[in-house]
Amino acid sequence: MKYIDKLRNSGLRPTKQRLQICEVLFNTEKTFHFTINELEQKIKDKIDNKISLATVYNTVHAFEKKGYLKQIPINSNQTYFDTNVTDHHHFYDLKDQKLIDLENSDVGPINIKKKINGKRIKSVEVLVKLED
Amino acid sequence: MKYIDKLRNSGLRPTKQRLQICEVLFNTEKTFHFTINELEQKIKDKIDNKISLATVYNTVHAFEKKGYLKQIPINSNQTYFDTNVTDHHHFYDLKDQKLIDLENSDVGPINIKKKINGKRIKSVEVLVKLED
DNA sequence: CACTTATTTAGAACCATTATAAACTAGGAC
DNA sequence: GTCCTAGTTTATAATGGTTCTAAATAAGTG
Ligand SMILES: [Mn+2]
Ligand SMILES: [Mn+2]
Ligand SMILES: [Zn+2]
Ligand SMILES: [Zn+2]
Repeated sequence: MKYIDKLRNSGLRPTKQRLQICEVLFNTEKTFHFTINELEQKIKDKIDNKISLATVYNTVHAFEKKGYLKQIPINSNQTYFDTNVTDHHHFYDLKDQKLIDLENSDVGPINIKKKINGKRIKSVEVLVKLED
Repeated sequence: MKYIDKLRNSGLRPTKQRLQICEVLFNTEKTFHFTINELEQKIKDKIDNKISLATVYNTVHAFEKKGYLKQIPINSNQTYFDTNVTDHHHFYDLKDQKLIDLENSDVGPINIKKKINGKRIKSVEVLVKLED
């Protein structure tokens, strides 16, 4: 299977649950954004056995730590994750509470002129809030 | 008092609690970032009477709705607010979990080329994550 | 196989935030 | 001033996403 090596190479044992979550997360045409609840629902729809909520949380955090997922900073009571781990930006539709990808070419280069002593820039993320 | 009119003009009754919270939030040289817990502590330090936690939440949300505060999107278990309601961006120091203002001149103009049908851009916020 | 360590799991705990509903208060009418 | 009403405060409970716990299970290794 195509995810076994990916997991092994990251030091994660390729368990049945992790491989199934990989299928849901990564075996798609397009990348997508999700909350844990939405992911849980997707898992229920796609697989027959049950995966406990704790495992879903554990797996998402493990994948995030390995760089296979990233968190998107947003004001919501739920944490949003992204299967698109490339550097990119987001629209956030305030009414629908939906995220939409912005390519870097949609935003243009961002040049941070200020420097903080002893700190390095890890990421630069733009959030564009949308209203009707 | 200088905050009575501000509150009245917003349709908020100038209660003792709200005026005291105004003093803590707005009667300062510099603007600042805070969580509800940090604000609660500041209130305790500055005033003698007690203000209930529910009132702190109510007031912060009322002030946010009136545009006297804004929320900062960030991945944290606590919500961060800003007394600087002008358009500006942020550094986020991942180690210290502290926000630092970036002026617009520190970032340069951001031109969002993509359009979403029927939606208007409400805000454009840049979050620059810092590591050591 | 035996053994060790990682993982899964159900359920409890945590904790920031929101809801409740009763007491209180500001402001307007008179 | 009193009376009235809508707005506000308050202690406390409820909510709900997330994390923790500790026991059961599974993976990897020899
Ligand atoms: Mn979530
Ligand atoms: Mn908070
Ligand atoms: Zn994205
Ligand atoms: Zn700020």
